[in-house]
Amino acid sequence: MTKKNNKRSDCPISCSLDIWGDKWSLLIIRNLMFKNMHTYGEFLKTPEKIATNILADRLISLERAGLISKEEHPESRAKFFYTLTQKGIDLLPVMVEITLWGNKYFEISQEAKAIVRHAKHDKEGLINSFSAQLKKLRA
Amino acid sequence: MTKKNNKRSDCPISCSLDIWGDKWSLLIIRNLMFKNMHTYGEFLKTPEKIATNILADRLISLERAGLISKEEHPESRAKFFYTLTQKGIDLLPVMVEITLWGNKYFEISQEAKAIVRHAKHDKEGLINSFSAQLKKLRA
DNA sequence: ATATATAGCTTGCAAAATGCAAGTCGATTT
DNA sequence: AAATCGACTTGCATTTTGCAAGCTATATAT
Repeated sequence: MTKKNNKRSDCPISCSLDIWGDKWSLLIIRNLMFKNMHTYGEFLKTPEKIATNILADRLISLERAGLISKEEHPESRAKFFYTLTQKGIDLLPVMVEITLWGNKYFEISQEAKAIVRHAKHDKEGLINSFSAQLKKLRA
Repeated sequence: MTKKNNKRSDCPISCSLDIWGDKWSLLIIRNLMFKNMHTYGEFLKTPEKIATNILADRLISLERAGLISKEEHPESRAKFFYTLTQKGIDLLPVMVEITLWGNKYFEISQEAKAIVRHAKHDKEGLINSFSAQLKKLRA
């Protein structure tokens, strides 16, 4: 299992990276935040192809860090339903800025460009609207 | 050496993480951005205690990715002077939002709290002022 | 009721990244 | 000329990642 949280310093950036500073954690957050994905199987099908053991590991670590929550699935007892906690939802501004930076320096998908357009036109509105949507999903 | 950039997908967040999605890259950016550090030796003295080989590796990878630039040191030929490129400076909004999120969920240093206060009061002003400062340093 | 499939993991093992200590090598400083 | 400084490089142990296969509890099809 990925190392427990020994904070490296009292810098907010360092503390943040201690939790989600790896190649996968923010992609899981992205799936929950922008792609309306909520299950292990959906996370697996993502084009980045996360390995099953890494996904299981990150889900536990994100839950322990309080960014996501694992609930019963409303439609089946065979699966679970993951959602963002408020702490996770609060990463919206970070995720939007990363998206804008990525848009500036990479060729990105049409789907992502839609979010970029919205963000450029009305960043606060975008954040408020996603924030409201995500809160509705919480148990 | 850390693996070359094979983009995992055309998602802006995934592409961004392919470049700086690890525990150290953004701390180097932070040192250049907010702490007025510009040399290998200064980066090493940071409280997070990066290992020498990892630091050397990340400096090369950040330079290859076009986020930082390695120049002659104005005062000595024994050392080098690292600065942020425009692409690196453009991470300012991301870094500020991470700082704000970190401030909300961790106990952080007084130094960081000063930036938080500035950001809460006038985010755009903060970004413009740091951006201008950092551009001045460029060769 | 029995077989097949789906969903969410777990395990074993190889490969890669990280971390630590020591060593190198070209400036500077003494 | 000797010692020091700054920026790495190297060797090696530990940790993390990635891949493939397997396992278990629903759920669906026959």
